[in-house]
Amino acid sequence: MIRIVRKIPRGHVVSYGQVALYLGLPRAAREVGWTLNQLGENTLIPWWRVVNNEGRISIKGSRYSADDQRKLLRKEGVMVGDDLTFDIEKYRFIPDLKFINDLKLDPTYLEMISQKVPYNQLLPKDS
DNA sequence: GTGATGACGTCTT
DNA sequence: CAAGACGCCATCA
Repeated sequence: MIRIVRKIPRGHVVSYGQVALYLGLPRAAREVGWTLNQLGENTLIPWWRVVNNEGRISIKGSRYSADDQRKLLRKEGVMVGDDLTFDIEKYRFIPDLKFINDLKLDPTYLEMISQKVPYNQLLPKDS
């Protein structure tokens, strides 16, 4: 789980559900959030690049505020509006083949989730 | 062991 | 389109 979040390139975001998908647990979005909450001050993990699936910053009960997260995202070029929302499809991290292969997931499952979140053969744009 | 809770998502009204 | 139900799974009381 941590492994996945750490691979999100600068300037890109993923949804909680998306991370859950890559974990092989399609509906375990809550678990992702819970785990991130336990990270605490471990800044090695780019937790701020994880948002909900509607392009809205959703952060409750954490030591960090939604404002902190917005600040971090903006610093990376993600234009988050005052209402804490933004166009997630514009910034969504689309994994490459290597990323997908490293997940070692069942091919049938991959087929299934690729319809939801496609993956590129090219490396994701990392600026 | 049982029930409640949470940085969520999806499907159904 | 909005609101609610249900699913998820790791903790915790």
